[in-house]
Amino acid sequence: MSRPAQPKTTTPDHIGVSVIQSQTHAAAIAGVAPGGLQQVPQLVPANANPSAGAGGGKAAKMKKPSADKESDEYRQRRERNNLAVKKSRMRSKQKAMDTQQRVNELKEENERLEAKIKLLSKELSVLKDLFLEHAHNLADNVHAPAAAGGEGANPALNNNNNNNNNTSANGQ
Amino acid sequence: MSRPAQPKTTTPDHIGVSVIQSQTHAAAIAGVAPGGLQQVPQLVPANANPSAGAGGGKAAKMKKPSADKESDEYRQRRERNNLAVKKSRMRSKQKAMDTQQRVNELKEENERLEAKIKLLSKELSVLKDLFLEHAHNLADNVHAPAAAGGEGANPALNNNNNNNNNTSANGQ
DNA sequence: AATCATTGCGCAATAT
DNA sequence: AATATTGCGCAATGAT
Repeated sequence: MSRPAQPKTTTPDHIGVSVIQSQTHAAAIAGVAPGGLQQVPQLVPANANPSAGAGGGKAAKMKKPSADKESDEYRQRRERNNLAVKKSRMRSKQKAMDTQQRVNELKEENERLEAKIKLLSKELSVLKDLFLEHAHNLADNVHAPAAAGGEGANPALNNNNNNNNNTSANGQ
Repeated sequence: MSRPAQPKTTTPDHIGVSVIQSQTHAAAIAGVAPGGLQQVPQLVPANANPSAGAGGGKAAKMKKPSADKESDEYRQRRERNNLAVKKSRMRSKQKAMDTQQRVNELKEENERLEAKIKLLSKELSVLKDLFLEHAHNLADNVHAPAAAGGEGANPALNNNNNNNNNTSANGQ
C-alpha cells in the first residue's frame, strides 16, 4: 500500500502501449466495438522480441518481460492477472457495500438506543418526582402530624417539586 | 446504469487495441516503465483512418468516431475523459473513506449511548431499591410506630408504589 | 522466483 | 455536446 514513485505523467498521459496481437488464441478482433466503432486493429507489435535475432539484433534475451507479447507465457500471465484484477475489484466493491450496510445497521441501533435512553430517563424522572413528593410529605407531617390516613397514600401528595429533570439534560 | 450487452469476450479477452501515437503533444514515451521494463513501443496505428481512402476504401467519413485517433478532436476528448475519470474515481474513493469514517463515528456514539443506558439503569435500580426499603420501613412503622430515628432523613418515605420495575426487563 | 493482490491509468461504452 | 460512471485490460508494485 504505497506508491512511492509513480510515473505521474502530468498531462501528457502515459503512452497506452498495447497491441492487439494474440490472434493466436481466438478471433475476437472484429467484435470489440459493439457501439459502432470500427476500430481497425491492424497492428503488429513491430516485435521487440529478442529471441533468435532476425536481422542484426543481438540474441540477448530480455530478463523481465520474458515473453514479448504473443508468447503463450505472456498471454497466460495476462489472463491470470486480469482474473485477479476482476476478483480484487469485486471484493473492493463488496466491501464498500458492506460498509454502507454497516452504517445503516449502526444507525438503526443508535435509534433504538436513544429511544431506550429516553424511556429510562423518563422513568427516572418519575421516580425522582415521587421521592421529592414524599420528602415534602414527610416535612408536612413533621409540622402537622395529623392527617395520616387517606385510603391509599394519595392524599397529601402535591408540591411542585423542582426535580432535577434530566430527561434532556444528559451530560454527554 | 445498465450494461445491456457488454462485449464480454469470455476468455479471449477484448483486444486491447491502443497505440502509442500522439507523440504530437509531448514526449513521455521513454518514461513509461519506471520499473525496469524496456517496452519497445515502436508501433504505428497502421491507420485504419477512413478519410481519403488509401487503398480502395470509400472516402465516407464515419459518423461517430468523428476523429480517427490522431485527430486533435479525438485527443482532446480523450484527455478530458481521462480527467473526468480520475475525478470520478477520486470521488468514489473519498466516498468510501467517508463511509468508513461514518462507521467509526457511529460505533463510538453507540458506545456512548450504551454507557449512558448502563448508567441510567443503575440509577433506576438504586432508586427502586430505596423505594423498597422505605416500603419496608413503612410496614415496620405501621406495626410499631415507635422507632422513628433512622440516622438520616430517610424515615417517612413509604408507599410502595407499584412502579413499573424495568431494571432488567427492558423490552428490546 | 513465481504467483496472486492492489492500484493507477487510459480506452470505450454508457449514463446523465 | 459535455461530463460522469463503469467495465476492462495493461503494467507496476506490493505481498506471499
